[in-house]
Amino acid sequence: MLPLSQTTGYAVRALRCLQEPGGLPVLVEEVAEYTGIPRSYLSKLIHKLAKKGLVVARRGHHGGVVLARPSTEITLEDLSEAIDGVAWRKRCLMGLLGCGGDAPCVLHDFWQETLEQILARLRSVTLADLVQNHDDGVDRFRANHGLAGPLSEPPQGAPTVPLATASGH
Amino acid sequence: MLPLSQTTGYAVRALRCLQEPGGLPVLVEEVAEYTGIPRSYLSKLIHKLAKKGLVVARRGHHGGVVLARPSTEITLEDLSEAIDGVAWRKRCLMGLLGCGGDAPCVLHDFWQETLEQILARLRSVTLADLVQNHDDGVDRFRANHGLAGPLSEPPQGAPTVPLATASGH
DNA sequence: ACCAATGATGATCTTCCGGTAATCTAATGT
DNA sequence: ACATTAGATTACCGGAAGATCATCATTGGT
Repeated sequence: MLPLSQTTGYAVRALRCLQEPGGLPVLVEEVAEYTGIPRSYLSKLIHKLAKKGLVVARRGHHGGVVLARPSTEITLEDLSEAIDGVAWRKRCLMGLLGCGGDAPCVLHDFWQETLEQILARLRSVTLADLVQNHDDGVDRFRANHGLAGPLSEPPQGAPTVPLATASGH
Repeated sequence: MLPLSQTTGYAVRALRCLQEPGGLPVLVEEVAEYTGIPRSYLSKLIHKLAKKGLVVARRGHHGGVVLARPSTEITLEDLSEAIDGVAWRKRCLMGLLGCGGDAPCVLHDFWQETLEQILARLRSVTLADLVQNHDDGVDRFRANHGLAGPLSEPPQGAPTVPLATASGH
């Protein structure tokens, strides 16, 4: 019933807790605690985002998760597409059978335009834009982790073991 | 993922097969055949719409279904509301926890506006507007049943047993 | 009265999404 | 090597939406 699934919402909340590429990795565990997203579910979600190249996850000692791209280069559309795919954008609003190029329904054009507006907006909003404007505990989290209000440069007390920004697969 | 559920789409397709109030009742069975909506599922759907006062259904000999209001007075929003309710309109696009009056998310205003546009559109489109503009078999159906292109007056070969336009419960 | 026509209803099934728990596996420090 | 610390993976649970089937209940015709 909404253009973004609950899980995409989770992705937004979760990624807001991460550091810029090259920054210190944050534990899935911590993110789960601060966002209220169930740990195991979050783990899968993170993994999915990692496969799509949006974050880098690393296991073992000093493992954790870091953004794979600067927060200014991760849009809401990226997240939506990574999680919910793209198929839903192509269906007739009312599910009319013959609705298509040759015989569009009365709402066809309206819906195309509306969708375009929505997608344009999702494209124009980046993770960096989402860093403020809410109070769900993440700000506190960011403070505790030395992250400035708006996502900033990686902190000076730099990573002992910086994670690669992109891994082969 | 879309503002209208599949079932609401069904409702649109189904109601396009019905006659104006006072017209001849059409069988659920027939509607199911012509629209491809599963018979039993459609039956329940019709029942739901009947409870909401959008159609009148009658069982037994010469039973069937008829619109309870003129097609010009049944909007898409009526159908959407009857079937999917209204709760989904109130949620934050991204499911952010604190998103509300005091601390709206970056997309809050955009989403409010977009939703308003969508709802306005659903309100402005009536069943009568939906009668043409597609080719899903319903036009053939309407022809077979003496229904003009756009929904028109009830045919002259009038109902032997017209259904009441509104029933107590 | 009875029967046939016709919508209503309840039980059940499938699929998808969100969620949980247990276990596996990779990375690291010692 | 080995223990510890992480994320990854697998199996399963539960609810909602969509769908099916069998059966019930009402109505009109005879």
